[in-house]
Amino acid sequence: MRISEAASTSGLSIDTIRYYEKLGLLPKIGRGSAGRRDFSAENIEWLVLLSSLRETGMPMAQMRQFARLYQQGNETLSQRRAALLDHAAQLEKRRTALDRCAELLAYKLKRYDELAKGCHEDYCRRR
Amino acid sequence: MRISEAASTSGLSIDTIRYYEKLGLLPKIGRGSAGRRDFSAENIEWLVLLSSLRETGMPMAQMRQFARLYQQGNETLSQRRAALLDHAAQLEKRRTALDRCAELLAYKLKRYDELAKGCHEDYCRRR
DNA sequence: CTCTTGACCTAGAGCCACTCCAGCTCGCTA
DNA sequence: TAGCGAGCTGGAGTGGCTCTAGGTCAAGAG
Repeated sequence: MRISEAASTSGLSIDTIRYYEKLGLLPKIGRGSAGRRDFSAENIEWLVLLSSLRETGMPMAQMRQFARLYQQGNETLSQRRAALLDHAAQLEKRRTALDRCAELLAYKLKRYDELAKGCHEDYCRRR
Repeated sequence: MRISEAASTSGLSIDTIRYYEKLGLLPKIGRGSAGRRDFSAENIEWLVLLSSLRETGMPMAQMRQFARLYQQGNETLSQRRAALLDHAAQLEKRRTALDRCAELLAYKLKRYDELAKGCHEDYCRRR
């Protein structure tokens, strides 16, 4: 798979994929004709995972740690499992923050509506 | 209210509050003895709102726009209302991303467990 | 009444995670 | 065989903080 396909499938940008490769977050990527990257199905799956970890706020340092474990093979399954469980817990926290914000927005919107109504009444009263 | 209290109440760091002030995201903040910032209840409420907008991913440019509207007073209520509604829609998208990631994690965890079990069986079979 | 402590101040440098750019090489098709 | 588009590299630029250096000031301890 070409890098452009890898990007559109994973949701990462082409630049970000190259950046991640430079940082060592990706395993060795094969090269095809003219030195172009050629992503395997496993590569893509890994990009998808990285992408959604990053999108949901996993810090880079943790991603690097996780990538190191991945590159060490099946020995590290239980540690990777633990890392994913840990991140799942973070997701819960983020969801809570989202909910709190949604609540705050709902409150503000209600208040705006009341204010607007108030202004309208003032306006009517003035006439 | 002192800046440290403003920070702990809003969830922003002291540095971030000063940074936001420099950018013009805050209205004029009063100064007390020795030139120290003194935040009013309204200031705090505004910080709390900014904080949760930022925490849930509103980009800086939009925050600046929103702050400008806020500083123009009640004329701009309906525009601010629209901005908040818009952000509420963004929250929904983020929630979806979170959910998809949680799903992916659940799938990966299951697969890890199966792999681990497989290894265990291999191990038993080998003995 | 001086000394120390600690919260706050400003200006500016540093950092992280991208993102963009210049200038290049290929492989294709007209 | 000339032009186009996708990809390559190294390096500069950006957004949003975060940290540091080098100060001021107020209040409590001695």
